[in-house]
Amino acid sequence: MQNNLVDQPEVLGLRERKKRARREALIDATHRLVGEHGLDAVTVDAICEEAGVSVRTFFNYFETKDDAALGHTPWQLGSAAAETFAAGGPTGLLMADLQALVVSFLTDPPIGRERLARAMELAAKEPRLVARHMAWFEQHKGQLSALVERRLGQDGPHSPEMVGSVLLFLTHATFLRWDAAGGHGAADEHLSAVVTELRSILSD
Amino acid sequence: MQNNLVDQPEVLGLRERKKRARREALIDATHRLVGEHGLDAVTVDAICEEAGVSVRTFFNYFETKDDAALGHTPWQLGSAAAETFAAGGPTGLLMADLQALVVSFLTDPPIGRERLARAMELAAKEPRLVARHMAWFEQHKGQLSALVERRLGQDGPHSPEMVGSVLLFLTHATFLRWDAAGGHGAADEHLSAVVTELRSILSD
DNA sequence: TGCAACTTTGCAGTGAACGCACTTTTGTGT
DNA sequence: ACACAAAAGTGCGTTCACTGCAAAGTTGCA
Repeated sequence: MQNNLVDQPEVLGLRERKKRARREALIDATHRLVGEHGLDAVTVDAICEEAGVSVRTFFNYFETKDDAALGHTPWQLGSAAAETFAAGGPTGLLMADLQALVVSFLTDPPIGRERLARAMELAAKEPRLVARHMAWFEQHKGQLSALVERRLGQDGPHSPEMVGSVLLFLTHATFLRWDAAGGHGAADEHLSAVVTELRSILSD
Repeated sequence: MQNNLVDQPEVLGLRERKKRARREALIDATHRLVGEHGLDAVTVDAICEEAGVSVRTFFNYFETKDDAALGHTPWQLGSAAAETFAAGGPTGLLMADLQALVVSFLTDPPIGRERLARAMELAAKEPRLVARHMAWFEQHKGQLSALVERRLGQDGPHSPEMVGSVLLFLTHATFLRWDAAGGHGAADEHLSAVVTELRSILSD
């Protein structure tokens, strides 16, 4: 149940390895400096100096400074879990399968748990980052809707956009709950709690 | 059921009227130019020239250029509907009262329906605006959580953050549905449809 | 080894956004 | 009608995020 891109070779070429190393170096440099001085007091120049890279290169990797702090990586929906979902699995029940998908997102994030945790730590202190993160979510809603549409068809009982939004909502809410618990506990337990509470609110 | 600030006098002073006129002039100028040339091709300078105002003044009104396009206005939760909600009304049933609150938000938006519609029209073509709009929502989640907490207390069965998130979700989803329908139909009907579909998805 | 594809980098430029000090406008009390 | 305080508008200078372009360096492959 891994969340990687499709067709990923077992061993990466030098080029690809260097790219990843640089991206991580930039993220780590950003985390170090921002953690110490705050987001606004750190310039892109400073980050690049810390990471030993030119400014121009920085912007080859990240669209914005904030993206580096969040570790936002160009993302394509393409995990095995997504394919399973589109094909109608794993259980065949929509809600259960949505939950499986959410768990797969959270269990295997694109930048690793530690970096993710550090990014969220910063985001808690820098509201702008939360906003940017929501924006990033929003940009990928189209992909989620498309995925849902592959599963349900256009003639399904639910609108793909709505289901996509729910998917996003559950992911975000679960993540917040997990983070509020200090990063402890399994993703699927937090998700279950979220779903239960959501149902309860809606039926009050 | 109006969505105004508390303590708003019946007749506004010259100062306040001018301020509103300027803000609206800036929004309208932004809409005109952006509608014609696109968001990135329009500079703040150009907007200010169109509106007959200095650039520095522009930034006294809006934090960013994008905010002007969206008509984002400094916002304080303070409508009569919000007070009613906090006090446990109007029906006493949580979900019904949440819906009443959403309807009050959508029925009486801070910048008027036409401008709101134009802003959304632009946002449909400029993804960045959608992102910024989400960010704006996010910034006000704290206020919503606080409102919910006033109603439920900390010892209630639901976490205020969760209920606040639901409130936001419903508002946003209803708005999208309303917009997709070309701005036709009553807010509460769209909201009901959204709630119904949400319940249906969750119980699948 | 050499060529093609990809990456990095420097440079110069654009334009958003802010701090500050100064002028103009508005509200108010006399 | 006038003066004075508070608020709003404005010009200037600065910082810095971000971009396009073309040159130089790296890597993959035959």
